This record gives sequence, C-alpha cells and structure tokens, in this order.
Amino acid sequence: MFEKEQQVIEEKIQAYCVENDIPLVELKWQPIPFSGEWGISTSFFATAAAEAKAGKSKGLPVPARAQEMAEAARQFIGVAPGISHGEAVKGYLNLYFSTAEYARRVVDTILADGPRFGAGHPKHERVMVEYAQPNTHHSFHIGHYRNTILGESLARIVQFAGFETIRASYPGDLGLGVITVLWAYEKFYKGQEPTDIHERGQWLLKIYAEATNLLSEKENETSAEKAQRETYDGERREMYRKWDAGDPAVRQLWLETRAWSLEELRDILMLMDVQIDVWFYESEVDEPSKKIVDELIARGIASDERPAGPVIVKIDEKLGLAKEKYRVAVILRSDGTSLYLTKDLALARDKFEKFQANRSVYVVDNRQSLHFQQAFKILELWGFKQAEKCFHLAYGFVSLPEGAMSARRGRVVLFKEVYDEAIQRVLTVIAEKNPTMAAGERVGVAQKIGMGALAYSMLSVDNNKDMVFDINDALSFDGHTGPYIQNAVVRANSILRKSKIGGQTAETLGPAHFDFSLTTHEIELIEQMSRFSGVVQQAANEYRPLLVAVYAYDLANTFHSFYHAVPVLQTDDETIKMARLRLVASARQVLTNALNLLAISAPDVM
RNA sequence: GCUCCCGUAGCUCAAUGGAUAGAGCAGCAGCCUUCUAAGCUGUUGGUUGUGGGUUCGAAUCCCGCCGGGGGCGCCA
Repeated sequence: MFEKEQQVIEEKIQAYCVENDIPLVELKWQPIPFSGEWGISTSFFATAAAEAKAGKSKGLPVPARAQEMAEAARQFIGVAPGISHGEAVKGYLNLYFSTAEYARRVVDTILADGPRFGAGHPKHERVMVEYAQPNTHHSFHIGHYRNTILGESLARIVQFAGFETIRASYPGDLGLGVITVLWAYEKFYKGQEPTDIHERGQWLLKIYAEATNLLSEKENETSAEKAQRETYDGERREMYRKWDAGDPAVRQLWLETRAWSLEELRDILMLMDVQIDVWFYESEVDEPSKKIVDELIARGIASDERPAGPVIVKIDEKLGLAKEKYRVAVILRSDGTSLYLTKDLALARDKFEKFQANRSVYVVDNRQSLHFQQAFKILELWGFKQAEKCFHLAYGFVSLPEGAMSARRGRVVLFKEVYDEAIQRVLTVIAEKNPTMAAGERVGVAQKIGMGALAYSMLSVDNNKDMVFDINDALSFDGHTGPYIQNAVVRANSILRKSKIGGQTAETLGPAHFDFSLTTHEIELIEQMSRFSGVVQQAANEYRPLLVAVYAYDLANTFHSFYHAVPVLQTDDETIKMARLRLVASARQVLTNALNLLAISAPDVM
C-alpha cells in the first residue's frame, strides 16, 4: 500500500550499495513481525553472503556483516518520507512508519474504496475455474461441498485480484453409474417421483445403492441368485447400448432423471451463493472427443488395438522416459465408446478455443492426479500449446470417521443434511445467547452463521490435506471458526449503529486525525488492514484460499482484542472518538471483504 | 515394482529459506451494573517421524529410512 515510499528507500539502499561496492542481492520487504509495531523490514544476509562469496568480505562472519550493512544503510537513508525512525537489529533493517499519517491514509482509503478495497488492478488475463463436478443421478455430499466451496472461493479471489474469471461446472452425466440408476428406476420404480427437490435427488442415490447391491457378486451365492444377477447385468448393458445408440425412450428417461439431479444441484449452489457461468456436460463432449482420438491415431500418437484391445497412448514411451511415470493411458474402449480421459481432451480444447481462456484451473480431488497428468501430457503430445496453461488444483478427499464415503454402499454424509443440522444448532445457540432477537430474523441469521461455520471449516485447512469430516468440528461456533469472524463484524456493527451523530455515519464524516498516542491494538489493526491487498494477490497467485482464511481470522482476532481493550463510544475526546469510529468502520469493511472471498457473509446481528 | 500426497503441542491445524515454530480445541486461573461473553486476559503443553546433506541461516530445499493414505490399460 505504500509503494512510493518503499521505492524511495529502495533507491537509497541501492545507491548506498553502489557507493560501497556491495553486491546487493535482493530487497525483500516484509512487515515487522512483532505485534503492535508497524513498519517494514528487510534483511542483509543474502547480500552479505554474496559479498563473502565474491571474495570481497573483510573476514567478518555473515550475520555480523549483515548487521553492519543494516546499520550503515540506516544511517545512509537518514530521513525518509513517511518513516519516523529506523533501527538495525540482528542483520535486519527495520523502518517504522510515521503512525499518524499512515493511519489516516489507510483508514481513508478503506472507507473510500469500500467493497473494492484490496482489489487488484486488471491483469488482462482470463482464468477459467472448473469446480462443482458432482455426478448426476447421485446426491450432493460433503465431499462435493469441499470441492465447491474451494472452487468458489478461488474464483472469487482470482477475480478480486484482477483476473477476468469464468466459473465452470462439469457434472458427470454419463457412464455406467448413471445407467445403473436408469435401469433400476425403470425396472422397480417407474412412474414414482418425490416432489421435494432434495428428496428426489437423494432418492436417486438410494436407488443407486440398492441397484449396486443387486448387481454385486455375493459370497456363497446360490446358482439362482447368480443367474438373477447376470440377468440384471445383461439388462443394464442393454440399457447402456440403447443410450449410446440414441434410443429415444432411454434418452428421454435419462434427461428427465438428470434434470432432477441438476435441479437439486442448482438449489444447493444457490444456498452457497455460487453462480456458475458455463455448464459443461460429459455427454456434450462425447462425440468431439472421439474425433480427437481419430486424429491421435492418424498421427501415430495413439495405438489402435481394436478390436482385440482399446486405443491407448504409451505416454512414457512417447516421451522417451526410462522409468514409468505417466504410464499407458486408455483413451477409447475397444467397443469405441469414450472414457473420462477422452472427454477431458475435448473439454480442455473448448475451454481455450471457445471461451478464450488464458489459464485453466481444475479443482478436482488428488486421487485424480495421474488422470490429469496424463490428459495434459497427451494434449502436449498432440501439439496443443495451452496444455502448459492447464493446472490441476488437487485437494485431499473428505472421508468420515468410519472410513471413506461410498455412494455405492449409501455411506455418505449429504450436504443438505448437514446444512439443515447447522441451522438447527445455530437456532439453539441464538435462543440461548440472544433471546431478544426478533423471531422473523432468526432463520436468516442462522443460515449465514451455519454456512459460515461450514465454509470456514473447509477453507481453513490447506487444500492438499485429506480431511475427516466430523460434524461437531465443522459446526463449532467457538474459536478458530467462521462465526468468530462474523462476530467481529457484528460487534463493529453494534458500535457503529449506536454512534450516529446528527444523521452522519463514520463513513460519511470527513477524514479523522490520528495524531494522538495510538494503542498497540490500534496500530496492529491498521497494520493488518494495510496488508490485505498483498494477501489477495498471493492467494490468487498460489491458488490458496487458505491464506485469506488465515488472514480473516487474524484480523478478527485483533479486532476482538481491540474491542475489549479500547473504548470507542465511551471516549471523551471527540477527535479520538471520530478516529476510532472510522477505524471500526474500516475493520468492518476489510473483514467483510475478506469473508466475501471465502463465500461467507456476516449477519448484522447474531 | 513404479508413482503422488501427508507426518509440527494430548487432539485438529498454521508457519514453504529468515528474527522468539504460532492458533483453536481440551486442561487450569481470572474477566459481564461498562460499545454483543459466539468474546477477552493469563497459563500448561515442542528434539517439527528419523538419519544425513546443501546454506550465513532449514519445519520449509536435496538424498536415504520409518509410519499413514492415494493412484497405476478399457470406472469416473
């Protein structure tokens, strides 16, 4: 936020080094990492080490020489604009800001920029983020939720950082699993249909689990049971064949039941405040993907082993690798039908060519790492330049305390169940903690808090870590949680609500003066808020919503401490009161902006 | 066999080459006639799985080993 001042100082340090024949390596600035102190610092270790290597050192150990340089640089810089004083400590040069001036500038900027505070400059680059890829004919479970909240948060962060952003969903509407549901529905449940959107979606999952059970080989099964099972399987295969041949009745049934799943999905996305820009369906890239296979065969990249075997790409061999790494990938079944991998080839191309993406991020769990490595390598072999702009953002999969989730066995935790439970639990807490809250307001508040708790529990764990979903942890409202951060916003609100002065609010009152003795709580608050845009950029560059989640918590923590220790409305001095009111309004704004990047909104009261 | 991910306080997790490895939960001791106690303050708790290496400096990078999980020719 203070680029100009920083640049002036950098130039001075560079001048100092030139004058003294010091090979300056880098100037990496970081905030002074001590709470309640405000400024920037840089170390001289790298430069001192470089000097020693170049044989220019005077025989001093690196740390001592770094300290010497820091001290000399401090003296050389002397008086710099915006800097109150400097100090050289343990090889670091610490420069402290002129508090009053910066405090005012930070607060004024936040209140002027409002919801845009922290946003990056336009990057003139378009990023497509693909997430929310549940299979149809199943129901949306808590693993899909991790995927979706991660993708949505990433999309918001990338967009806020200044990239043009396209949100893409890719439901799996094809394959044996889907056909299994169609078969069982037609055979056992035809004509039935629950009316509620969620009941209907969940019912399909139940049918799937039942059907899988009927079709699985049992231990000690009798010959009659075996015959029964094989008959069923034959019927299912026949259903698949009909689908592939475009049989109107089967296609009609497929579209109808698919719509049930998609309606449920859209309803959940609405609850999550997710708006998808582009819907891809596996069924739509099915045909185009087969054409790519033909081309790969024609160009000798793929080997066609039909009819005895499938169409394969021997990736390691093509790359001339000695050890097996990308293996052999099957890109077309021997019967000519496409696979998941086949379709991803066509989809990748469409993303860049039809939607003019410059980068393509796939938010998919880490069990599919090999799949994407293969897909990207095949694209590369095919000569598709943008293959290098494809990035698989892998995240650890979600399991349950009793083991992995399994749709087949019906052992899943559905998102909707957790959502309903969340609201019930929050309503209980409201009844206990805020009994005066208006009845009509409670459900809306409960939704925000419940969703905040859930979202934060997912986003506050780094994406590459596997996670065991425990509903009690996920719906905790104390400590390191979403509601803790929401509560900071609510407390700020409460102060501001009571602060109205002649119809004016803290935002509309003019600039406040901070030239009084600030407490460490105030300094820390201002320091953290000034770092927000840097956090956004880093999170966008590294595709890591976690960084924003951590930031939001730290800021809320600082605000809670401030709230407890520093009086605002009870301050007698009007100047200080104004300044603090604007500080509170700023904190509320930055917290709100950060929460928004996590797809969390704070209620007005809680 | 090959390959990917993980291992940090009793538990769940931060810190990804820099200053004193930090939070939450659990435990202990305090704080509501004072802007919302879903909060605040204090405190207990660490040989960062292990052995080497690189570096002025390693939880972080490299190699080996141990432990856990995932993936590997016609599932998605």
